[in-house]
Amino acid sequence: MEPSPDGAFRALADPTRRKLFERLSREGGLTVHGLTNGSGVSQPAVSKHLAVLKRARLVEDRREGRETRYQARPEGLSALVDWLGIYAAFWRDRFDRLEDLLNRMDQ
Amino acid sequence: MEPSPDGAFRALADPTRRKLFERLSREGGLTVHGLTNGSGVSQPAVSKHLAVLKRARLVEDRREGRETRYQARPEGLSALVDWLGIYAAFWRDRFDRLEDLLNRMDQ
DNA sequence: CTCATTCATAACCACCTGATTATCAATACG
DNA sequence: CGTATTGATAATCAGGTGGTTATGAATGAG
Repeated sequence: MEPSPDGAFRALADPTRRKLFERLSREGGLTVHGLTNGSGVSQPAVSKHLAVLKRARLVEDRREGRETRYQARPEGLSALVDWLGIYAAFWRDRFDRLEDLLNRMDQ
Repeated sequence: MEPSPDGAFRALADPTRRKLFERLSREGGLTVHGLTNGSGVSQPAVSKHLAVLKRARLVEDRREGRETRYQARPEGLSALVDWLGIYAAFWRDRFDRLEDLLNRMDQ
């Protein structure tokens, strides 16, 4: 039984939240303080966004002393991927082109 | 220049809206009246949701006499697909499994 | 012509959301 | 110890969002 994509859609609908997730995906584990820098919003706002992402299982956190380090959980996107798979069979071509690109980047 | 996935994410974050898009994807062109039946909300609500989906270029409409027929534009999902492609390289496996499934269904 | 149907829009409203500042517990540091 | 840093939470607020009913224009049917 696949989970509904609702949580992921909702969590990623907000641009600030999407940016946080993108940063965590690109830069790996970051603290709340680190994420706040350059986020354009206050630290409490970042904490709340992270809580939403965590509920949607798109990030996970672990305490390190007085810091909390967050990292992306790309598996959290799976409900989205499944949903898109059903409603966007057309994107096979697009995926193939991306696959090519990634392969070329690997070299 | 890839368009931002923002419009699509926002449009699809609402479950009623997502349901409308799903019905249009599965059942093809439907009128507002037809979509209202079984939607659980009033006709004006449906009209407004359709306007949002239209702005996000996820559906298109054409007048037919006094009716307006809507149909899904799966290409409107491309920004979403691109975004997922960047942040979910992991889902290659999942995609392959889906691909298999679709192939089997074709037969 | 008259009446019914379709659908978009306006006006309104309750609730949600994203932001802020203030605060506090926990931890690190001197 | 005392002080600074980190991050979650509470309180608050403005604005957005999703719903409703009322309405009217356009079209179709008799």
